Amino acid sequence: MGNLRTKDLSKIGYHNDQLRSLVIGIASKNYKHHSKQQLLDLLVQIKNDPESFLGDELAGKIAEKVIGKVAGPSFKTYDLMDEASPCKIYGGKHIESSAKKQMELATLLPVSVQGALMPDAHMGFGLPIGGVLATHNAVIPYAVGMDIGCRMALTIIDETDGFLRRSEYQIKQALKNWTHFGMEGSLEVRQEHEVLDSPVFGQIPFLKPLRGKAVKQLGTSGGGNHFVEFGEIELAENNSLGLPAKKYTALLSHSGSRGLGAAIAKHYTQVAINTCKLPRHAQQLAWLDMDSEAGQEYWLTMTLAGDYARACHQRIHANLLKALGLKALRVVENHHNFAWKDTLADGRQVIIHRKGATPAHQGELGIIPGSMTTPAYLVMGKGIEGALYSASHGAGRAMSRQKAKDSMTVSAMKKMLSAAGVKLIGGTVEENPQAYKDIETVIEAQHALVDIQGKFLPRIVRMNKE
DNA sequence: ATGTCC
Repeated sequence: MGNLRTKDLSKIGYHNDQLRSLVIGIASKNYKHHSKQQLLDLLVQIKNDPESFLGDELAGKIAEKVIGKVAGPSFKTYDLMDEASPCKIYGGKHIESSAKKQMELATLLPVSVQGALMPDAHMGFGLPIGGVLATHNAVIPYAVGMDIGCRMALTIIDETDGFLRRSEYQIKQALKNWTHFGMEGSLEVRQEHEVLDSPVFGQIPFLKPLRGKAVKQLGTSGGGNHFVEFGEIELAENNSLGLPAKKYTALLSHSGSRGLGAAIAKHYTQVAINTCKLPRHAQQLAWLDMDSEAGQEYWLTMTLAGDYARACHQRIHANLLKALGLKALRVVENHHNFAWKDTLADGRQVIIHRKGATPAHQGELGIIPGSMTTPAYLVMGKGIEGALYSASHGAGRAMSRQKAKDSMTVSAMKKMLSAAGVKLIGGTVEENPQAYKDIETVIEAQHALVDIQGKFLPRIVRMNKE
């Protein structure tokens, strides 16, 4: 027998994890002399007419499971709508047309209620980065993104900006000792957080083997554009934090749900693509019905990934503050890759997906970072429904990673950092400031969506190396 | 973004 993978089984409509484990178990022990194709043919026959296999010793076991757990058709087929649901675009002048096309396609889904495109938008899988989509009773894994719960956290510290100059060496040491980037490895000190005790790890079978990695990766950061940085923040007059308008030292982090969230995203993206059949060019926008078992499971595990991402930031901030003997005055944090249940002004209940977009309900605080040498903004939402209560999640990439590599040298980047007075630990030319759109332009394009409450300037930045 | 193919 050729090696039978869960992927092969998904293709022929075997989506249930328990069912797939059963099939692989039986196949490896009892169908050794079948070719992979013979076996798949048999499995298709069982799927199509399980009743006729109930008398069979081995196939009967699979047939029973098919009848019990996954009765009915294994997928549904849908067409796009003739007319798109409404979609406002902010800062459209600076958005590539491919991202706009992706957004348009999303608003043609039969489950689509309304869309919005943020000024930092660029092309992604399924929904563009910077895309916001409200749906009716459906959740689209690719409209949340691969890094579920990717988020920002800002701690405003009880120190003036003078602390950054006085304690540069200690801050660098603390960043080296208490942050960890990249796929491999972990912090040296084992981290603890209540999220690791979540019953969801026990409820969803495929999460069980992921918990060990989640324990190891707690309090770490990812790669790419993720960072942990100290800088100064100048708060505006009458800011909603209730703090005096002056400069403070602040800690800002950008990170997500690591391997745990990636595995969850991957799993349910596959389930959605296998069970919700759309015209080919829209297939990546496959959804899970919120009333289905898979939809409920995605919601549960997406929430766990979001909580885990939050826990990572909490550990990062707690570790660094403790190492440096600092006290937090305020914390502002927000997911920017996630889905929420929300209500539109006319009372319609919707699922709002934000894939690289900051929640910006009336009075809601959020953080919009620029790049390693440019400001991040502390913003307060104005609750604009046309934007689905959202704002951008950053400046947005102006260049692909490859283009950024080709157009910038290490020494030119060092000069840029030095001119900006920013110290960088790790990092790559792929994340050089010129690879990003101008944050001031992007902020200006969404002045109708958010008010500026503070301006943060990075000073000592740590990012992933290579 | 990511145990970049269970």
